[in-house]
Amino acid sequence: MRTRRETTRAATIQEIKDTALARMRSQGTVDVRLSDVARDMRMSAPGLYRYFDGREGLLSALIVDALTDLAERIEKARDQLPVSDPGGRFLAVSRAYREWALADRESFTLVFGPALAGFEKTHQSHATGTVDGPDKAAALRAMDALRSLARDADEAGTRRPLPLTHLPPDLAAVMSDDLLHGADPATELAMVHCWASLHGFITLEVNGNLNWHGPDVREPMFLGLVRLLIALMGLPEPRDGWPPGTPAP
Amino acid sequence: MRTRRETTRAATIQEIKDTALARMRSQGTVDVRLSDVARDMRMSAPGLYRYFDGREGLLSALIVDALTDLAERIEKARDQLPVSDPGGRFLAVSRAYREWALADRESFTLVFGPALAGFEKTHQSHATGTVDGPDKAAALRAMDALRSLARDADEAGTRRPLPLTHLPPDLAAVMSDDLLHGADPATELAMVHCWASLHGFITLEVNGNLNWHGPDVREPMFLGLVRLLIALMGLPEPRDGWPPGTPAP
DNA sequence: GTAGCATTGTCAAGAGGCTTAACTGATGGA
DNA sequence: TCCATCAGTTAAGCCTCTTGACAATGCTAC
Repeated sequence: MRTRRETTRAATIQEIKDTALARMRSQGTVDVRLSDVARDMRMSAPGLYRYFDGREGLLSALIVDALTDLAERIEKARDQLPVSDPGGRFLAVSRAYREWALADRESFTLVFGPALAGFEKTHQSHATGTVDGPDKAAALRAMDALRSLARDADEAGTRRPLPLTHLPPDLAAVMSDDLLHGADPATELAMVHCWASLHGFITLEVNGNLNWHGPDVREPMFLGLVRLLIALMGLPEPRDGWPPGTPAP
Repeated sequence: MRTRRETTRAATIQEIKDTALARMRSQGTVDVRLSDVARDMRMSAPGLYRYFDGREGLLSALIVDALTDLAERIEKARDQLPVSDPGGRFLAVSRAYREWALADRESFTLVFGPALAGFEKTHQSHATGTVDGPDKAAALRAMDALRSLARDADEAGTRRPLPLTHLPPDLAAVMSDDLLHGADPATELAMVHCWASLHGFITLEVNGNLNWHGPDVREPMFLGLVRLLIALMGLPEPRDGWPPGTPAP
């Protein structure tokens, strides 16, 4: 049971975060001024120090929130389809990632953008024990999600041999085993391709660099990209058919 | 003939830019303080205003420089191979892009990163007449480069039909003709894929998100990605063979 | 050679941001 | 009811960007 004080405190913390995000959204920049957040809340700037360790603390909290939200959405999207439909899962994860990024561009920039002024975007990574940034944590998580999809499909025997004619013959020799997490080099390469393509498309779109095509064009373009990546990974097509929602013939 | 004053002025301007870039490099952030640049040059901060219109003016100049440098490198790399070798040209352009980004990460971030605080990254675009940022100019330029490669190959008849089974059937209807620049929808889609994949890989690499593989692994990975994209575009393989430098069998 | 102008740079100062310290009023548990 | 804790304020220090006034230097034209 939370005391009344804890409740109001949590509410204030949330209000500060929301105000900061709203300000980022309105000014189109992720570099928000603490004093502006305070002003928007009709509060004095030093008051915020009761809740966050200054500007850096606030930004850090926003990044953690964003990362948690992203992970939750992706896992939720994935788990709505059975393990036996890895293609559908891949599609669902890809769309969840894109939709999160487009709906919350500021959070996307916070997590994946370059380091901000006066804010060292590094943390003690729980997983690896090394000093890492949240963007690296997110990248690791994304790769792990892809790896698990491939592994599930392999175990079920639904993954066709990869049509990778472009694998450098000496790649296996140069990749150290402990970084493959059990995947073979060709699969690992394919997964890096997937991650780079998805992330690249979404980054360009979030930054407005694909704006010469309207949203109703970028949507099928993205789906086309995903379909290609599914083929590249050797996953079966989504059960739902293609385009998504249309039952397969 | 430049007067002595013009010469020293140009030298000072260059020194300021170099100092700013060096500071970005050393502090790992693109958000440089004007006063720090001045301090590094043993100069007072207001003195910089004789050369640039404040912080924003300096950053703007750095972005323009970066954009010019990138375009020059890419064109130079492309023109070292004949038009009749579009695959080789694609590879050369891709490598030039990556090498520029890795060698000058700060400039890459300046051009493609999110908008900086207090710096509205928009300009009157010379080409389109609309208000655009330098990142969009760079994106447009990159797409144009890809388009020209495809067109050259088409004219020479060396481009094989695309293996695009993933083209949404209604995509053509939804794409307005004036945005295709003469390309068919399938080709346009393939080019967006290429651009997204290349840019995504390089963005992840520049931001250190692929660091679990060493540089000697990322290099062949990148080449593998390029090779796949060449196939996707339907371009012939580079004349030099594969891996690059190895004569084709 | 020198007078005069343009250029370069410094110092002083204002505005505004982040942050700490000291202080006041309110809350809520004992 | 008492009082420790919390929430929030003002004041102040330090830093930044930026402008304006002023000094020094260099160039140029007579």
